[in-house]
Amino acid sequence: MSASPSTRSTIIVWFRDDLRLSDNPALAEAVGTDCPVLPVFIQETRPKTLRPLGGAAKWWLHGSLKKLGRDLEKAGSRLVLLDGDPSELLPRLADEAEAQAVYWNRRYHPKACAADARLKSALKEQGLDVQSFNGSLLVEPWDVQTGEGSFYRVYSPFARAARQILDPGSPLPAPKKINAPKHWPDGCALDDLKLRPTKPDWAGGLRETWAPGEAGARERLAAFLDERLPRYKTHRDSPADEATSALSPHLRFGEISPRTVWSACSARAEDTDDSSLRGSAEKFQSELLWREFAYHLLYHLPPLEEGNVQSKFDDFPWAKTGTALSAWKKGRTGYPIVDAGMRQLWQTGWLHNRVRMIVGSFLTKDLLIDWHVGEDWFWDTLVDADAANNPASWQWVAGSGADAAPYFRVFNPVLQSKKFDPDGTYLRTFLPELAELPDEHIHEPWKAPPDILKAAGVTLGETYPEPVVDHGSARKKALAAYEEIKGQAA
DNA sequence: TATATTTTGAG
DNA sequence: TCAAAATAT
Repeated sequence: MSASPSTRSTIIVWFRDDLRLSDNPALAEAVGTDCPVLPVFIQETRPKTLRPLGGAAKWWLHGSLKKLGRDLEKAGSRLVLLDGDPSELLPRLADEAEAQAVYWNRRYHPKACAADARLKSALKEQGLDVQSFNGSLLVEPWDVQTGEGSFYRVYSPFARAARQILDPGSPLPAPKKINAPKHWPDGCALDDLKLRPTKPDWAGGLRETWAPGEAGARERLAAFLDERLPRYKTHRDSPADEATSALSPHLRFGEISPRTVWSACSARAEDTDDSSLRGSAEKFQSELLWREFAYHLLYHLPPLEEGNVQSKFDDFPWAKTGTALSAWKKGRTGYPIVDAGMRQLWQTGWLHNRVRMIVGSFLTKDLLIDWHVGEDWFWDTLVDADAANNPASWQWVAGSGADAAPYFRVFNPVLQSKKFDPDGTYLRTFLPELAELPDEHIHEPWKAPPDILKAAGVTLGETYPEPVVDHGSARKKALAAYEEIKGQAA
């Protein structure tokens, strides 16, 4: 039996981390019924359910919601914005709109899952059809299991299993026309969500670097495939070479689906005889699987987010935070590769993955500061800060994670700098005060002869800091600290 | 996606 | 003598 659209009642599509029209399963399913569709985004003020967004992520969300609203308008629809608790707002909205159904794409944060499950049963009791979809992952956390029927704690076997069952299929097309409800409910204005920073100049570097929204995500993907993917495998670790996709914030907000990225990448690989391009595509896809692995861990291991996966790290003798921490945040540690990274983070809201590892190792091992402190800073400053990837990566660096680098893997910031930025191009981009130093001295200016420093206009302790710690002795202290917890069970 | 130190062995 | 390999953390 089919009724005409006008007699069918509305389906609410609740947008969360899926701010796109293309390949959006909840939206596609709703549009496919020919019913009126009511798209809604709710700024959730439930700190017990969701961690409040950091400053950079809020800036991004503002831009992304603006674009999503416009894209919906082009399809004859709108984005209704609400501010508050979804468990109160959605039942009320469903009543007012005389909706028959609520659809959404799933999320995987344990607290958010629980809240969504409670909301689902409440809405069902209200007589609504509630359906959830997979819009954010290639492999949902329960899709892969070890031979013993549990979840994976180690990346490689997880990735192997994921590749075996992975069948991304074709991305769903964006709906051209979305039926509007008879009446649009009141929502708030985007500016009422107060997502933009109060000091506008704070976001200058973000505006120059990024184009939030689905169109920006697609452009970034196209540019990646054409210009960066061919050299991805060989250049991905070099922060000056810009060979990485920089899709992370777009994936974080769901402006593009991992299925779209994965299948576009596969198409390039299948379309070529160039074995290095195929190798690059495979390597890049394995990085997408790290994202999947982080969500797998987040779902199955609640301590991922706030505790230590290896609980012996609860007793680790972390140092008190103080001036060294603020030097790290400001990019004034005296180690150029660390400082360049921390300034890239502050200026652009993003940091190259190699440099994330270097600054993370420096904070947790050279400064002996608890990884949670670094994770909080990243949460506030990264445009791609993500409930799964951010803590999983910090626990990996700190050595407290499920499949972590062993604690004794201490990065040497000078060796890393020389190896991955040999001619100092990356350093000079973010540390103009060192730009005139010759290549052989820019990685460790404290060792440069006085006349060379003078010629380059560098005065240590004034124009650029002396190192806040000596790496050699800091490394020994870190290994000694680790000895204190080493004997304990994981 | 580690590094420092020690050992080995060719020359 | 020194680079490569092995080893410890």
